[in-house]
Amino acid sequence: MTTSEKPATTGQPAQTDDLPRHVVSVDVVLLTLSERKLRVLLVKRRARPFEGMWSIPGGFVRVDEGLEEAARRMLAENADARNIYLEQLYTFGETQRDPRTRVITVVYYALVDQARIAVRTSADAEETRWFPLYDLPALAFDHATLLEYTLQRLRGKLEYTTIGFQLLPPAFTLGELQVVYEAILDRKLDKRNFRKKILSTDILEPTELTKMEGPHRPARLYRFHPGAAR
Amino acid sequence: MTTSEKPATTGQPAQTDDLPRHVVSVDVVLLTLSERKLRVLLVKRRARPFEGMWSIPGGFVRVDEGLEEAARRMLAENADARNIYLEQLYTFGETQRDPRTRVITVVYYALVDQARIAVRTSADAEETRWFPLYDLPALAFDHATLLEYTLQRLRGKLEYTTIGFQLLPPAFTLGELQVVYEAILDRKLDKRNFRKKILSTDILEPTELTKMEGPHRPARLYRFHPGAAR
DNA sequence: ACAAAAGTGTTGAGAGTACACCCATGC
DNA sequence: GCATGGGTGTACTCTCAACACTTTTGT
Repeated sequence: MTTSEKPATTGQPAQTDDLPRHVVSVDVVLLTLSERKLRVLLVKRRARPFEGMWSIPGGFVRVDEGLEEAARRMLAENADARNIYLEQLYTFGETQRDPRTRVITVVYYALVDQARIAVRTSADAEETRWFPLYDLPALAFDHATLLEYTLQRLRGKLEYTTIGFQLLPPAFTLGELQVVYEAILDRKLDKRNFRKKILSTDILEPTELTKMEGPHRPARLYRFHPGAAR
Repeated sequence: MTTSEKPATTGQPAQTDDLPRHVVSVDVVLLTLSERKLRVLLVKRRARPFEGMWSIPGGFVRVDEGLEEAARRMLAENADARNIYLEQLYTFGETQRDPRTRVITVVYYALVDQARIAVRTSADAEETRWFPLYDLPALAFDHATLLEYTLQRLRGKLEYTTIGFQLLPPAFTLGELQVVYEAILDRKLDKRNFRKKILSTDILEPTELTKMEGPHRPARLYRFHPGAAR
């Protein structure tokens, strides 16, 4: 349930132009995997507050724009890629978070195969770069907390969903999948146990292909099983 | 991380009065347990849209009010109770959800011991009542979906947190705790296995007291262990 | 005495963990 | 031929599920 239509509110009908109104922003934690490390996309702020500091990309939600739609716009402003996995994380709405004015921020996180994405530096950033998630610069606002929370969610979902696959291309080797799990959990896993567990779930099916790269035995490529629960 | 200060947004500084602004509401799913059943507090709408239908209590967030603060205000408007467990669930922000105007709704859920709460019918409700979660009337907006999602979250957290304790008084019997788990999971549990599992976690400590009610052996009262992880 | 919930152990199955060697390839 | 990741099985431990009878009380 990453997305939904849905409710609204009770309360007196009230003329809609009497209602209190808020500035709403969306931030997107974009994660990928390269060189065996989880990495997050950060932008160097050109504007105040926190000018010159690294932060998670985000922006204001437009009047006629859904939240997920806004999140995808943020993604598009900072990178080129289609059909990125995107999930809402949490909404921060304390009154004093932003020195300029009261802002409510809805945070999303996104996962993408590094081969499918090219970053771009948007107009309001001085620079845009991938940083290893376990080796970050100082971050604006409390974006560090936010990344911790993202990681927590990701680790939780890794166990009972197929979310980890979002960091890989459609066909991949079991070794590559293991690297994904190890990067997210930040610990080594036993190769035999990992394979046994993954294969026992029947969510993968072997292809006829193998991947040959480097001086070693070619690895079988697997793909996500077309009819898999979870 | 139910609460937090936190971030805001990137993007050009922009004059803050140029920024797009949104109506934001907060809905609160309030759950309790009585007569061995999970129950949710619903209000019969006096106003349009969905006039006369049952819905989850909610209201508009004020300009200088935090989101959790707003959620507690909604609680206070419909019931009397202090220190209720409250957690953010999800934010719905599609553009066409409310026929009146575009509304972004942040949904919270809350758990309370039935003995600690008295409901009240607020000014904009025709009636306010507890309904068994597994036996609901037709609901306004897509509040039915929302309750399903709440239940999903609750079931998930039940396994690895002590969230279930929020539905009980400070001291309770193992039988009462088992009723909580059975109500949330909607299935019978084995008494011996349940006790073994709960006691093996060391999150409970026995008190010197017992609870005597009804024609049967008195049950020992337990309380939440002062120094417990999770 | 009887009705009602409290309280208490053992067994079997399945899941998770630890652990070491041969295979196929590129250079 | 050697360096590199691919690929495979077994034994032990621990957790989870199934299952029935005695105890203490109120009426």
